[in-house]
Amino acid sequence: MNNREIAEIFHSIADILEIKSENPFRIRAYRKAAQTIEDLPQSIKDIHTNGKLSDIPGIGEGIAGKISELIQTEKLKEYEEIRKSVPSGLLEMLNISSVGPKTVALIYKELDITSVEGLEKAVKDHKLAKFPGMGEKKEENILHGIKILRETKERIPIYEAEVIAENIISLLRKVPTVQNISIAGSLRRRRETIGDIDILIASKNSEEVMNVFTTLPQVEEILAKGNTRSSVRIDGGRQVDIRVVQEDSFGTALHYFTGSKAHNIRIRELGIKNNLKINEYGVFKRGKEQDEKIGGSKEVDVFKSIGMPYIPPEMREDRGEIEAGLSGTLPKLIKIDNLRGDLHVHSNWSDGTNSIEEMAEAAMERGYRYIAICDHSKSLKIASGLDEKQLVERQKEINKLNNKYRNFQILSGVELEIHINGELDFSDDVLETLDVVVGAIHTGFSQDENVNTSRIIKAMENNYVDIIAHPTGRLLGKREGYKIDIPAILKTAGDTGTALEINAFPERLDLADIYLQEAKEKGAKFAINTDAHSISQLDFAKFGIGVARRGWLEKQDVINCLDIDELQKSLGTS
DNA sequence: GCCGTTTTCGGCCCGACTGTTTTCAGTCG
Repeated sequence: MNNREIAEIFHSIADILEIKSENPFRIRAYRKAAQTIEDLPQSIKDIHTNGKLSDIPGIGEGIAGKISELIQTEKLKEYEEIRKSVPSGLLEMLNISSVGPKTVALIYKELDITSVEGLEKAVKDHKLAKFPGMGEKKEENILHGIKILRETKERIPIYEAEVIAENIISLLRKVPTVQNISIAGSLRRRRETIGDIDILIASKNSEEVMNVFTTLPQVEEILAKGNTRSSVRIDGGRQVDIRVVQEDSFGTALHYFTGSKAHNIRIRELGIKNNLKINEYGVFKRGKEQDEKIGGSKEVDVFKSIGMPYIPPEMREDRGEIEAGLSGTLPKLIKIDNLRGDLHVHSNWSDGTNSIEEMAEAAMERGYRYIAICDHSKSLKIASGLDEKQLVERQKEINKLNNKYRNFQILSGVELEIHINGELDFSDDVLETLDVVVGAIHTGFSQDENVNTSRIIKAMENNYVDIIAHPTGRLLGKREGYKIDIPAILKTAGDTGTALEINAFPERLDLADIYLQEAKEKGAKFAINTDAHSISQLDFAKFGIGVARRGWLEKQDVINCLDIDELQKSLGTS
């Protein structure tokens, strides 16, 4: 049983307990544990083997025991039992907007309904309205919620969300009373996929902002409209929430609206311990008569009030950032401006759409000092991989261009196929002629874990392989990564000095944020590469930076923050 | 169910919007 499966069971337990109206804090404990397990870089099995389960924050004696039982018996007796009392269809109903645990409990108890389909039928037959708290409108909302549930894709890639958000922001910015506006929520935290899009606005006239927002051309439906908060569904089905506050609350509201929920709870708890109340309107010193506002316009007010420095949004997941803040050990996160070049792009020599010259000039426009052209190697025929002869020809073109440029260098590279047996597509003699070698797997995904792990490790042990591209091979929302022993790969990266790529292509974002700290501890270095197949895709670098920041990386962890001389020294090609 | 620089027991973030009510419960973020 792997991390995700165990996390899912705890999520289900939380859902069941909610329907049963159990202690909300007990429910919160299960959800927290589930989330923590989901985010763990190590296999929970290994942690269990080492007897360290209770060392994980949020996992105490009780849940640790349940994890042990799950690992040892693949089952959890307690779960099997409460599951019987609550049919699984009820859990699915919780996903219907406007249907929560109370409603589910009511329709199960009173109408013996156990599925979304059953609920739909009952609502259509108006069997619900007779119960207290229910009515015509509620029935309508449930039917609508069921329709939306069936239509909506779960989460969207970050770049899609960003386009939507920027578009809406540009329209809202035109409202004269808007003084400040910012993306918030998981998009601001740069999570790899986004559910709802959150936008915060400072304005003296919230009514005007709400009216403009709810009548934007892309709005399909108004879900809620109030003085400070409104929600809409836009075409494509996505939900967008905005909050409007006064400018002197913008900072604390931005902190609140950025989340994560777990981070906010921790921060507010610390506030209580310091005799403060922290909400979206400000930081308040608790007084006998009334509370005194001591901050609110700047986000840093929140952190300062509880004695810590500013924590960047990407770190706010309650994964240790609070402790690091209190102890003064927060990292100085990498920034996009730290990048000096891109070490994995394609040209029209293989499957890219632009010439080497065009890629180089686009890189210069973005302030880079170098770019590595890493066309595919010969066995990847579907992507027009280059053979040895073509490499020599391409080198001539690169030399010619390099003679032309000042303060910029094109590095000659390859995205090199790693065969199933770990052999490489080119011999060492050929690899020696290249500046950058990026090893990659594009075939044989279905091999078992040992095969995939050892093929990658073998490639890393080759002296000429500098970087491992998209190390786990996942495609977000489409394909899980290939089966590999990730801790072993991370360790080999540290041992051999082969950098791990953070592939910034929005569908990949691979290596994922949760592995970066662990890899860093093992001595690994990283390369943030776009894998661009056209000049516009060079802009994907920002998504790679988001991943790196979520993984607490600093600029010295990333080899393409080095100046060209240092980089070449580290690649062994100077 | 978790947790402890006041606690091993008694806390556990805080507020907005909707619908059904006539003061509030449920849902959501």
